Amino acid sequence: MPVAVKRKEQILGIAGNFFRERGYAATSMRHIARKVGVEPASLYSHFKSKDEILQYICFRIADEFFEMQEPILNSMSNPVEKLKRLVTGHINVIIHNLEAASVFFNEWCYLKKPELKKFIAMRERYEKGFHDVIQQGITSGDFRMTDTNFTVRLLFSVMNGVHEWYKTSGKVTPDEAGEKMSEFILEGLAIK
Amino acid sequence: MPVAVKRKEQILGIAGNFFRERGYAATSMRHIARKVGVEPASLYSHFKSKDEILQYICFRIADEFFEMQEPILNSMSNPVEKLKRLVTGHINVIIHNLEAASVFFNEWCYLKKPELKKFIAMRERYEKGFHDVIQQGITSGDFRMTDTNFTVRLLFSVMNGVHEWYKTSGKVTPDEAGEKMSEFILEGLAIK
DNA sequence: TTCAAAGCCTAACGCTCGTTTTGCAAATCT
DNA sequence: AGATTTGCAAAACGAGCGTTAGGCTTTGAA
Repeated sequence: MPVAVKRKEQILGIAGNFFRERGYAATSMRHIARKVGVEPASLYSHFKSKDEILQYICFRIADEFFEMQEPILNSMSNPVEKLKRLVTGHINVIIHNLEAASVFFNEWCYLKKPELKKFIAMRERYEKGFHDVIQQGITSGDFRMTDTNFTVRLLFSVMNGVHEWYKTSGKVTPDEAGEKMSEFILEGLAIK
Repeated sequence: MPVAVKRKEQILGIAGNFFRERGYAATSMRHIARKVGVEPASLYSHFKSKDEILQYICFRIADEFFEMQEPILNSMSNPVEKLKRLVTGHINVIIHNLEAASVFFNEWCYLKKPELKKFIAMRERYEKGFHDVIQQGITSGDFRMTDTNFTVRLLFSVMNGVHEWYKTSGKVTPDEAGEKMSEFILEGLAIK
């Protein structure tokens, strides 16, 4: 049993790598198998299909996002503080799962029917958490901007972009990146 | 001749659509041909390969980005004004070529060796334009932030995200979007 | 020690892929 | 009007795809 778990993790790791680098559609089971050091058919001892591998990667990191978000939403912080913590938390999840995050953001669309619907619903629920905080901040007069949806879009664009350019080898730690990103989002670029 | 040009454009349009919706790797020449209303082999009267279709889409919109950027960089505006115009210009190009932009941002990596290198070099040159303006703004004391590279990354994340959520059916015009995005980038979210 | 399960392999299935060859008909040019 | 290029189709190529069936070997529990 522990052997199987290890192998399963190994497959997920290698598949995630490929999915990020070449994309889901351009990655074949034979590619994955060769890198794992196993025959293609053997992968089916661990996963029912190529699609199931994608499911594991996508939904596992989704769980991490929710586990990070929940306590913050339920806390008593003000909108500014909440947003700061959400931003830092969000990009921390991304940075600590760079490959899975890339797959989560770019390859989710290859999920098949039932799981695809589930995925989209989940993502909307997660985004609603941010939406509500932004809304609170606007209502309370802490935040500029009037169009909440527009603002949420911008917010996610800034945050989610991180998986494309963050290098683990770089000198910016995840928390520093979160700090600076929060500053950018809240204070902007210009000095008044 | 004019017949061929029309067909060529039609193919580019349909291919762009597919590449955006399903991705380059998951789109086959047969898919494209069927939608065009032609046999797969006939596509090769207009393009040497599937890869060449991708090249057309990617490099054509690249030209638009440069044509927009050049006069702004050569102008005598201050950094703040330059950045505003660059942001508005950039997202205008995206919004007016939503499909091509999606391919440009997400499918460029499927370009093959010589064009891939050319593409990357081009993109770096384009990004350097933004980099220089940010640098000027920091030097002149107009901009906050100390890490120019980091700032450029955030900037592009905000701007490039637009192709994923902008709906042409929406009520926000391209120029309004540019305006509001510039405000977000420069002033941030929080009211001091 | 027995025995079922887990993990893997060989072989193959039906299918789709990008692309080429060849030829024909219509449009274009001289 | 004749010559030539253009646009398209029919047919096929070799290759790679996801996946399955069946059997062998090792492993871990009783």
